[in-house]
This record gives sequence, structure tokens and C-alpha cells, in this order.
Amino acid sequence: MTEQSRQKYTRTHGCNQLSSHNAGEQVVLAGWVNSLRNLGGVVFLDLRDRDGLTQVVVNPEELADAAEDVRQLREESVIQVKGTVRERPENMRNPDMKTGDIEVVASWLKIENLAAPMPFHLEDEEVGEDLRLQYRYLEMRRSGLIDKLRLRHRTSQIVRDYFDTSGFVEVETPILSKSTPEGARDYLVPSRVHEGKFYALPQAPQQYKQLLMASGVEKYFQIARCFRDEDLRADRQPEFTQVDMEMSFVERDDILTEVEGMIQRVMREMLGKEVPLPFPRMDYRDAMARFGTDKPDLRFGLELVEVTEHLRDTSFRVFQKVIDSGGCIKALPLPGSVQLSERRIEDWTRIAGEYGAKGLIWLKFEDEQTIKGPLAKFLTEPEIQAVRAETNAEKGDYVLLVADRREIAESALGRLRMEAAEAGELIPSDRYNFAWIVNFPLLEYDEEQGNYSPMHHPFTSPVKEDLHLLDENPLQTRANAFDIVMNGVELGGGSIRIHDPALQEKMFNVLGMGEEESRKRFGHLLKALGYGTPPHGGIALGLDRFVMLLAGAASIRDVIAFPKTARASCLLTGAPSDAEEAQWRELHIAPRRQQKEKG
RNA sequence: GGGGGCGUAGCUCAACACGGUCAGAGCGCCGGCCUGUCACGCCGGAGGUUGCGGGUUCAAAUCCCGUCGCUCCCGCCA
Repeated sequence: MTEQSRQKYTRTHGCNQLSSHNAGEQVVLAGWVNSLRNLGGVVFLDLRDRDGLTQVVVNPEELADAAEDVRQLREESVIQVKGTVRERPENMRNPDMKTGDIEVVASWLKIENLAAPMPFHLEDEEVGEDLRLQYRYLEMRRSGLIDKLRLRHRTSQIVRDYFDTSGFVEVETPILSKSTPEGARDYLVPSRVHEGKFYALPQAPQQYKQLLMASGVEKYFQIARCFRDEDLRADRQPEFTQVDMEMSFVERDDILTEVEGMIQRVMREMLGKEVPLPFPRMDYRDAMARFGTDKPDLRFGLELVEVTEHLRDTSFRVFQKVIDSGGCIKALPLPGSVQLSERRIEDWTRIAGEYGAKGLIWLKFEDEQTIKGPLAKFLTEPEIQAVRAETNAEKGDYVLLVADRREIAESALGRLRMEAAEAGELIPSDRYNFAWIVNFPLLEYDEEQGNYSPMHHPFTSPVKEDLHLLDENPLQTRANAFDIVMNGVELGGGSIRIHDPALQEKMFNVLGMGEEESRKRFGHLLKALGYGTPPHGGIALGLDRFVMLLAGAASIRDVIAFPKTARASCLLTGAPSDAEEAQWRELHIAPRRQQKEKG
């Protein structure tokens, strides 16, 4: 190898670093061609690396050999350039560019990779998301996605440091795990060694972390990947990341305090926001009654009120029927600034219908005494007055009414509260409101299965005072569980767990599991509880959702490097894909279609 | 499993309600010109299975049915 060819042109500067102070210096830059301006003789190109842009000038007199190559260049090609930093003439500086006072006059240029024409405009935000996902690596180059990944990285760092400082130990738990048919659908992994048996990917490290409490770890945390084979949403991916933690010898408020401290630190260091502690705590029942959801967005008002009693003797037959059958009438007062066009009422009626509401009634207060709307000819003067007083409505305000079963009326109006806030631009940006929702019901009745199912999970402890209700009135039993809500997004949930094996067995029993079945599914846990497991509890927070909110993003896909589509496929790699026949034979499985053809 | 929105050139979109002219525009791409641009400019050109399959019709991008993909929501997500 000659001396010449061994000469290494390693980068001397980043594309954001040079200024007029460097004038006259020999530098080597490397990066992508961000844009190209070929004037026939002289060629200008903006070179981009992960830090910034620098203009490079290719002058035919000074670089005759490379000038021909430069003509072939296309945007997003990768090049290395050696050259001299030159101050630009006064009238040719670019004040919009950080390095706009200088340019690098190329004396040597190497095309490392001549890029094919881009399949889409990299900076065009209107490009279809499917195309951007297919070329995710191209989207990342210019979309600000990398900044979001940096934000995510730093958030994880702070979380790790916070828990480390508080004496927590990060423990990794298995990805190949055991299927438990409760809860979400499992992703299954067939076993080659054990014919006909399967691992499951963890929906959460729940049981392992409780076993770590039995192990004496006392303070555990993990930034853990979780998998759930359920239908997706803007804030749900089939695989996602939880900040998972568990503590021994604690009560509910110890956990809440620990988490509040962590969130406060993240908000301070990531956004420079000082969030006041403690976060407000709201009963599940109150959240439902006032906001129609268990994850209320507290950045704005617009609370629901109940008007059932005021309209108990109404002549409006639809309402009368609902009241007679034990339903209720909930109202959502809206300021007149939220325009209720006919089209909007139609749209919102359809939305209310998605929640099972059979209708949506509106009225407008023309003044204190007079209302407009379909109820105008049905409501009496005192009824109007009562509704007005209850809703605090003023002249020009609207009231939306849903009469139905309580859950339906509340959840439908809860959703319309969000629609109205958006439509009326009532949501302050740059504001962060946290709240704890506490005292969830322990159980709900599963109509399909015809039995009780846990609202959180089967290891959740009832609140002490409600223990007796487990026999008398299971649905009335409150759980010692809590959710944390940030700007209307459920960030995470946790609970105090059951650490008494007898109570745990009883719980399984209430859930309709016989002794044999519960031992088969959860025997390992029950056994551990019997060998000296301390009282414990913990929480899991959705890291993707948290970072999404910190980044001001609309979907968790925007804070995940390689997300999946709403149908759980990866457009970049094409996963999931077919497997070789030899592969599934080795795993003792066959696609059903194949079996049918054979059988 | 159910409902809403979208699918036309490489990209973004127009033409679609009321079926009928060669399916157009901007950007990108290709060729030519251009030595101070920074959204460089100017001239010329190529590029289409209107997602796919079927139907109605003399005639379908347009109407109907089915299907696939993306997306939002309900159910689901212990």
C-alpha cells in the first residue's frame, strides 16, 4: 500500500461547527448531500450530518477531476470533502443558516455512496404514513424523529438514574415466559424441544416482579419490553415499553410518592417544567361522574353534571322512559364559543352512538328563561331554571344531554367533552396536568364469560375496609389500585398486591377458578406467597406514551424507531412473513390452511 | 368482530355528487443550457393496470358488490 492511498481523511469537524473563526483552516467533512445547486460551472451543495449543515463549493478550476463526478450527484448521496474554510463575501452570507457566514471550498471530494432518487420528499410531512414506514430510515434523516429518539433516550437515562439513586435494582426478566390465559391475548412461541408446547411473550413482568419481592430484592425496577396481541390504536403497539417497578413493605402512598418524584424530575430535566406535588387524587367514581372517563384530561374544565332529578317529571317521553328504567340524564354544558352546527350535532350523535347512546339532545340558552332546541316545547319553566342552575349556563351557552344507562351516558359525554374542547380550542398547549385515579372497582362482570373478571389483574389487593364485601357484594369491592393520568392519557397503573396465599386463592375462587386450575396456572406464585413474601406493590408506566406526551407527538409510533401498523405489520421488513416448511415442521406446528389441505 | 376516513404519475393533489374531450398540475426524474447559488434559474422530454377482482352500461377514475392496504374510533387491551 502506498503512502498516498493509506492517507486517511477522517472528519475534522461536524457540519454545525465551523464559523468565520475557522477561516483559512483545512478541514474534512463527511455527510449527506442535503441539497444541490449546479450553476453549470460552480456547484454548491449543502452537506448535512447529524448536527447541522455546511455549504460546500465545488469550483471547476480548483477541482477539475471531481467536478465531473459532482454533476452526477443526487440528494442524499454520502460524500467526504476536504477543503478550506472561507469567509463568504458580505452579500452572499445566509443568515438562516448557522454556518451561513462561511463555506468550504472543496479541494478533494469522494462519493462514498451515490444515492438513488428518493421515493418521496424527505421533509414533506404530508407524505402517507405507510410510505414513510416502508422507508423509515429515510424518514428519520430529516423529520425530527431522531430528536424524539434522543428525548426518549434521555428520559430513560433519568428514570434509571432516579431509581438507582433511590436504591432500586434493575433486574431483567424472561422474554420467553409462560402463557396465562387471563388478560390480553398472548404472543405464543412454539417450543422445538417440547413438542406441542409454547412459551408466551410477557404481557408485563408482573409475576416475575412479585417473585422478586419474594426473593428479597425489596426494590425492583426495569425498563421492560411487553407484548400484547390485541387490536391497536394511536397509543397502542403490539410491543411496547414499560417502566416497571415494585417495592416491598410499602403502602399505596409510598408508591405514589416514589413515582411522583420520578415524574417531577423528568418534567424538570426534559421540559424545564416544575410540576407541583403531590398530584391530585381522584376517586374512580368521581372521575366517571365528572369527566365520563377514568383518564380525565384536567387541562380544561367542561365538567359533566347530572340533571336526572330535575327532569324526573318531564313530559319528554324519551327521558321519562330512561328514568323509569333506572337510567340517568347527564349534561355537558358548553360555552357558546363552541359552535354547534347541524353537521357537528350529526357527527357527535354518531360518536355518542359508538358508546351505545341511543341519542344526543342539545339545547341552547337564548337567555335565562328561554331555550332553543328540540326540548323547547317539552321543558317547563322550573325545569329550565333547574337545568340552568345545575349547569351554570349563561346566555348563549349550550347543553348536551344524554339519557341512558349511567355508564353509557357518562362515557359518551366524556368523549364529547374531548371533542368539544378540541373544536372550541379550549385545550391549553404547553400545560401538563397529572392526577392519580384511585379506588377502582376490584372486579367487573364479564357478560360473555358469565363470571367476574379483575379490572386490573388477579393479584390486586382489595382495600382493607372492603374485604368483607368480597363475599357479600363482589362488584362493590374497591381495589387498592391506582392509575396515573397525564393530560388525559393513561400513563400507567399499579396496585398493592395480595401477599397472603389464602386471600390470593380466595381471589382466584371469586374469579371462577377452581383450586386445581389456579394451581396449574399460578401454582408457582401461590407457592412463593406461602414461603414468606412481604407486603408489596408497584406500578408500570408506559414509556412510549410518556415520551409521546413529552415530545408533543400524536401517536406513540412517533417515538418508536421502527413501529408497526394498525394491523401489527412492519412495512419496512415485511414482518410477519411466511416461514419455511422445514421450520414449522421442526416446531411441530403447521398453518391451519395446510392442515386442512392435507386432512 | 363492528363503524368512519383515505387509496389517481416516484411524491402531494385535481378531475368523481350529475358516467362521455387525449386522466391534468406542482414537485421529483431524464436530456440540454447556465461560474455566486442557498426552494438557483431557463428550454425540452419521459412517466398512469386510476390499489386489486367482479358487475351495471354503447361508454366507468366516476355508479354497484367484493377484496386488500393505510388510518381514526367502538369492542378488546388482567
